[in-house]
Amino acid sequence: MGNRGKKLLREDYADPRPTRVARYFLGKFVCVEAPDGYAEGMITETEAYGGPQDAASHAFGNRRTARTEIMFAPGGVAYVYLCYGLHRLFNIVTGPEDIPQAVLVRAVRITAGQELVRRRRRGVAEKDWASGPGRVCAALGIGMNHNGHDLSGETIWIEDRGVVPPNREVKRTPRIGVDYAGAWALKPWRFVWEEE
DNA sequence: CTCTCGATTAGCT
DNA sequence: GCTAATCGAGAGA
Repeated sequence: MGNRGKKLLREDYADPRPTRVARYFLGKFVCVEAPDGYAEGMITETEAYGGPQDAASHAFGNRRTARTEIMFAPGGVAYVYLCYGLHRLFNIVTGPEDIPQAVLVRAVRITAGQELVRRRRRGVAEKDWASGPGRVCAALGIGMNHNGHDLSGETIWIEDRGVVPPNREVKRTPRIGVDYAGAWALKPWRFVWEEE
């Protein structure tokens, strides 16, 4: 399944500018081969988290702990963590080694594996299947087992199929749920593709 | 060890 | 609009 486009490789994750990569991932496809089947979705919303100065980032001030360590890896691996004790959130680690940087995938549109996702998201309207960072993981079957996983492997990967959202359809807003970050919470580091 | 709180969601008022 | 759910990371003693 999948592989209908170009699988992103290490160099595609290397951009050291957080907002540039966050914008870049809009229109890319997250593909997941899970024990219960294959599903994929096109990314429609992202947030940038980057650099030791970013007070909203888990790695603020170069804080290296068991959880944040993966953010210091070279771009191209998954950072998955448990939020509010309930929800898993999927990030794409980006940039060079030792500079903690990641892009949070906040929403995708399911483009394959609809029957599987319908089962995983039983009772949920299709438009809400993956509209939110916790929902993305629920729909695509992303779990803590994917944390630290190489994104150019055969389990979870990202494809470029030539979809590039036009600038006029991409909105920038402050990031969600980071009020604790003071002035950094105001930076327009969230990217939303609103297709017309 | 204890305590606090979170890059959210679903369900209810 | 409000809030319970649910638990581990991180900080401090």
